[in-house]
Amino acid sequence: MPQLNGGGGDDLGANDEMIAFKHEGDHEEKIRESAFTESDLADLKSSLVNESEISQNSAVIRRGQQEDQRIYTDKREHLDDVPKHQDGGMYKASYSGYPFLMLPEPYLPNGPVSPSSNKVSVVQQGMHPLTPLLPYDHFNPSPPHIPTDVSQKPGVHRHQSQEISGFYQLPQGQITPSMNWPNQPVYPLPSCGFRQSFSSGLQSSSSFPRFSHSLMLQSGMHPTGIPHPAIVPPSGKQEHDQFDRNIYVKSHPEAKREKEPKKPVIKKPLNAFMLYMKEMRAKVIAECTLKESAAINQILGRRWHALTREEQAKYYELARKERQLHMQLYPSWSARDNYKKRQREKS
DNA sequence: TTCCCTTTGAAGAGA
DNA sequence: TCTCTTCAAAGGGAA
Repeated sequence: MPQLNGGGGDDLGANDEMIAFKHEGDHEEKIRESAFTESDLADLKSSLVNESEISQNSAVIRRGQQEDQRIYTDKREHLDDVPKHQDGGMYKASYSGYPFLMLPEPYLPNGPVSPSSNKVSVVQQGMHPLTPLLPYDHFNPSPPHIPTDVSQKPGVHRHQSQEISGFYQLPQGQITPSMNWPNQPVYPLPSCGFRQSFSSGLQSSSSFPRFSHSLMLQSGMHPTGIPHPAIVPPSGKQEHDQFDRNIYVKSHPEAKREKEPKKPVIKKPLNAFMLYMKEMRAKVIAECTLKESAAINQILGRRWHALTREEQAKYYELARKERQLHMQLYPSWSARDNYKKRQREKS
């Protein structure tokens, strides 16, 4: 697995991920070989159902669990039939739905997309997973093919980081051969399954209201003026919409004065599972008609463990690159910063 | 309005 | 070094 070979001079968490990934893989193997027998799975489902019944709408959960169980069987059969190298089929579908790919209309190089149009389709054409962070450079007025160092931090030359530049400076529809974006068809599985086509869930943008451009814009602006998903207003997501409006609607000085006192918070880069959740959440919602995040996350957690090593490795690699870019953009940032903020807010 | 729930993983704090 | 805690996303639900 190339991204986990520890080579290439990339020492940003690669070892840890390797360990973690092996652990996940071992866990998965255990799941596959013993723990995930149908009876155990049924127990798991049952326990989850019970838990769900205690705390939330049980009817919906049960339906999801039953669906999951049914589809788990389908998936196992499917995995037996499909060669490993075709796992990318899922990936193609998965990342096409990555929320950060929903570029706001004014910033779409291919022209505006009407609200009723499928914004996902704009990025489904050979888009690489890490283009979620495309907005970093997408707001750069320079033509995409001209490397421009948008980072104002001394010593940080993002376009010189081959990996990063390859991912974050790609214009839409452009992909390097090294990325080897899989192009296999997605697996057709029924709803609430472990894997299935994204198309059904993402064809209607109205199904994902929070994935509209406001979601991408919630990230705020990097000090360089580059929007970044990790930057949010200090008061949290409750103000995201207002924050967006301040940036993109209010252009008069009064609006500027309103937001000036608010210092954006640089949030933690997403880990592999968070990236997976962010991508798959909408699909689970669409399939299972679930709305409660706690229940959705339970399903996603189980699906995460049901992923193959290769599938998980892609998310680990994405997360690693997220951290890498985050570190380059905010070299002085530490997760501790947000700890302190919370503590100060509480005190 | 704010916090909780629920998941996994990364990172920091403390023993 | 190990264990524990916090925070990332998400949005319904409870207080």
